[in-house]
Amino acid sequence: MLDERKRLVLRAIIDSYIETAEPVGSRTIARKHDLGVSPATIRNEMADLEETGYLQQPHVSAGRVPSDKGYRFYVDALIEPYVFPGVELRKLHEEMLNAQPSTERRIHEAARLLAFLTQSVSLIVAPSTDQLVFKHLQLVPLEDTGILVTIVLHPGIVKNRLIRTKRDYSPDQIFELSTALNQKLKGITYRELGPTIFTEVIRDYGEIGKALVELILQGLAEDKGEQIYASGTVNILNQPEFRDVDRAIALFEALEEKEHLLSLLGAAAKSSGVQVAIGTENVSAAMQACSLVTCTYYVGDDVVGTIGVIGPTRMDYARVMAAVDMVSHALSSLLTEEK
Amino acid sequence: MLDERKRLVLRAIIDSYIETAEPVGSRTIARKHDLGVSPATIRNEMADLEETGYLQQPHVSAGRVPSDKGYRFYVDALIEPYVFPGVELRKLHEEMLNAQPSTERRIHEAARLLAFLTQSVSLIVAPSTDQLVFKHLQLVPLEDTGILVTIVLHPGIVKNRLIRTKRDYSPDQIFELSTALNQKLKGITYRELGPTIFTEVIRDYGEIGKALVELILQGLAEDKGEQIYASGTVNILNQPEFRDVDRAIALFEALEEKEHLLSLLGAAAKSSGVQVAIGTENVSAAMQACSLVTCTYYVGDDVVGTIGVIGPTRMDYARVMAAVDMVSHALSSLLTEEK
DNA sequence: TTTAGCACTCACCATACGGGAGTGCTAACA
DNA sequence: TGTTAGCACTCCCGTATGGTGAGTGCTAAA
Repeated sequence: MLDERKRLVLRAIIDSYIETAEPVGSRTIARKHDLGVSPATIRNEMADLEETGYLQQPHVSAGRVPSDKGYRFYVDALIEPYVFPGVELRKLHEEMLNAQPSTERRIHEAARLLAFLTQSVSLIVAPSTDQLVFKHLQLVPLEDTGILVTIVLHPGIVKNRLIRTKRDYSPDQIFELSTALNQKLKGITYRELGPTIFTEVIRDYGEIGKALVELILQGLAEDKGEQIYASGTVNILNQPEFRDVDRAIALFEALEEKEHLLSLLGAAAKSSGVQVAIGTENVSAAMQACSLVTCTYYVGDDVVGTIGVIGPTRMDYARVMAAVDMVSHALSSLLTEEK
Repeated sequence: MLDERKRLVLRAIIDSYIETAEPVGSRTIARKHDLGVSPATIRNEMADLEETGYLQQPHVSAGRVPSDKGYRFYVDALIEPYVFPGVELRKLHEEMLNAQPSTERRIHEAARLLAFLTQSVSLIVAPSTDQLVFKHLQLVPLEDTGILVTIVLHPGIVKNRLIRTKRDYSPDQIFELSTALNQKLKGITYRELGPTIFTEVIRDYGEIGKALVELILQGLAEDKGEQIYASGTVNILNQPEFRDVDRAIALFEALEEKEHLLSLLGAAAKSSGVQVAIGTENVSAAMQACSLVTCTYYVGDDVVGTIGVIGPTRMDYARVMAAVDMVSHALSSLLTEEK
């Protein structure tokens, strides 16, 4: 394990590198942080740290740069908790609440806030429909052959689907079915609604019920998948590591691959608290130079989604972790309060 | 006016510059396009074209580059209609229809297709709620004090709003009001619904009606504004004129200013057909090096929105204009068919 | 174990220089 | 009068060159 002074040196180097994005030399450390030793001593420590894999040297006459292993140690053992000056949980909470009239928009707003706080790219996995609790289902017959299916899910999420039927149903039939379905579904999640529930409905409403229920199920299935949004993608270009346009393009393209991002964030969903994946800990090729900080959010006690931030491995971990933590808490309390 | 040969030279230069993004010299023109004259003659023509403002010279020993005036003449008088190989209106139409289950998503899909066809940034102004015709309004009482307002507008656009009331209304009251409001609103646009319509409702339903109607109106007002989406913004970075990251950032930021974009596209909405605004014809500072190609789209005979493409002034106008035209037609027919 | 001293490395910057693409001008030619 | 060949001139750009400075590793002394 690293002794006290090595830790101090490592932390000083990483702090400095995070701030300046320039390789850090022994002189700089000796000058800025008052360790009470000469540059030569620090050089020796740095050589040791390099040998044990915590630091790297871009070329022989440059300073040192943290390795992924170095960042890992920094995050696990050296980092000091960060407190955002003047930003409170309550404020965030209110900002989301006021800015936007619907739950979905508020989730987007959370992503926007997170991107703003971190000046990085934020990601947010929206609650996947199939683990939320039905609050209401309503079928509305329209004038033509259309039927509007409206579903309200627990934290105030509303989904609509226009479906077309070939057969002509009377408004009364539809309303009756609507009430029956609503009774069946209320209080359970999409995932729980097995075929048994519907066989009951079909038994009671015959062919008509069956045909409609099938259409509804089909409609629901189409957008029950998880959805992921990115916000603040432009911020990438302000990072010195992405001044090279080709690199930036590669990352932008990786961010378009929604499924891939989902699996990245999905990995984090299993653990609780703020998770950090550093550099090559991510499998994705375009993200080897990036780190990902994630945290799950809740409705009540149920995990319903994940938020995260992507930035260069040289990100301000303390700040980003604090931001992710805050926003996930604010979002959770917002969603939980929502009736 | 320009004589025939000057036109040929100008067109050759612009075509070449659009393709290569390099200043065009007299030799290149003489070699590629067989004008039957020597480079020296072309040089004379080029000098004339520069003097009359159609061309510019980055520096004395470079070739010529088109000026905004040159592009304008090119677009108005020289351009040849472009036909996309293997892309048909029908195909686009179907692609939008199949890809997405809701009208709003299909409009997004139109933007995506346009960005893909042009490899540029596409913009789309979604139909503003207040000029669309109400098809249905439904109030649904939820278990708690909430009421779900669902509105279906003519081309299949569905809006929801959860509102909370302090008073307790019985489900019957709400349904009754729902039916009454629906009767009043059906077939008219938001813009047309003056206070008179609601005074009738208020007269018939008293205080309860009044309070609810006010809440509904307020809810509607909040998202009646026009919305604008950009798609394919990453494509900017592939343009040689935006290899410079700072320029790219400036443009990205301009693209975030929704109101500003709206006013830009709004200007086009007054004329019919494909409109082109070249370089400094746009007032916006960050877009002086860009051109904007726009076209309105319809529901039936009513203009409901605008689509457009933003790219460097050195864009392939023929191709972009063709794409904008095609997509706007496909979108119009899609929305018009939608019952 | 720490530190001063020193030779060495190498990215970075400024300068210089030659090649090449392109121009404008002039004079001859149809 | 319009066209063209020839030519001198301009200026960007890529490459080579050398100096500077930041930073290192090693050695020897404290």
